[in-house]
Amino acid sequence: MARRSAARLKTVTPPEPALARDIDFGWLGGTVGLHLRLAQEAAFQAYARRTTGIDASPWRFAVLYLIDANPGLTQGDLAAAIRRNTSSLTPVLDDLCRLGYVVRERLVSDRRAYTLTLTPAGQAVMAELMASAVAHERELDRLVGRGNRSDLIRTLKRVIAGLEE
Amino acid sequence: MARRSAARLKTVTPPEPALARDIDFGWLGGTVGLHLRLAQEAAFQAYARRTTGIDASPWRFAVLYLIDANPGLTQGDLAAAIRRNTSSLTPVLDDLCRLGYVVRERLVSDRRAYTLTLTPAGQAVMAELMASAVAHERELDRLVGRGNRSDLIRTLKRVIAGLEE
DNA sequence: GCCAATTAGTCGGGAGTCAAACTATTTGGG
DNA sequence: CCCAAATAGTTTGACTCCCGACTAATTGGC
Repeated sequence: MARRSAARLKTVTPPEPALARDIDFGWLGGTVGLHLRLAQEAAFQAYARRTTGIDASPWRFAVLYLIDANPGLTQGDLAAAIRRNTSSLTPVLDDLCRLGYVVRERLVSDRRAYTLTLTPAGQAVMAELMASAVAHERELDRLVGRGNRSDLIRTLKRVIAGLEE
Repeated sequence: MARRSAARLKTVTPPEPALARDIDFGWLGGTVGLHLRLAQEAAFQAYARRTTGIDASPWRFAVLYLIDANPGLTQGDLAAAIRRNTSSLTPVLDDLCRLGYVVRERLVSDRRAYTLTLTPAGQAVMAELMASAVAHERELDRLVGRGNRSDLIRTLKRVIAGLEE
């Protein structure tokens, strides 16, 4: 934008991307479900914006973080922790291994399973992503309001546990 | 599956899915971001469970609901309202039109745009889904706790607005 | 009328998910 | 011991959802 035809200075239709003309959300506008989703998506995108160029996805950060915090855990345990199918994890771990951030090693006591550990390079990347994650979380804190933070998390935990199946 | 070798009757491995051995979530276990995501996914799946056989996705319900509440709105307006690219909306609307729930009609004042309205069949389906959505929301309410509901929504709105970009 | 801007819709690709089938390994009952 | 069942992980295929780039149609200022 900016410029283009010198004669027509303004009237460029200020970016104004849709702006969601005042729409009636009615009942929907008061639901927990809708706002949960919009907030989660907004948080997701804000995190991605913060980590441009590196790794991006919150799940990948979580994978690195959890391996670091629980060295030697197996893929099945990790998948259960992030509530994903083990087959969803395979390509992620393939990638992290290929990049040299994670090593898979057969468990001596059960050679069907792999233990996962971070390499020094993986720890370095994790630390870098951790900084973004902390900053991101600080921004969320600011928006949530310090006083509401623990209430919010407790409430969300109740929802998660209560809908579990 | 089922069957295959008549001799092996039971022993079908009772579902028993992983059970997530106690893992250390550390810092991650106290973040707003993680719990927002887990809660949203849990809510999504709970809604889908409730609407098996009909339509399922919360977004599709939202589309029907918003068209009903704002008859004549355009696809662009609708996409902006649910914060999606118009190209994400096209296949959904194709489907809803094909099913006879929604009609697209050219706007007389601007024949590039379509106005969207529900057919009687669409209103009937919407009403049916509405019942599920209300029940779903009631369950969320119960888990959130009546007293926390409006606080929670206000908090989520702050997050959504604050991360907007 | 003409043409630049706007809009709807298509196409292609990517990311992410799961279920089912498959391989390799371990376990436990006979 | 042996072999059938269970388990960890991988592969494959289908599906969903998203976006950016593109095409086609239309409008409105000049």
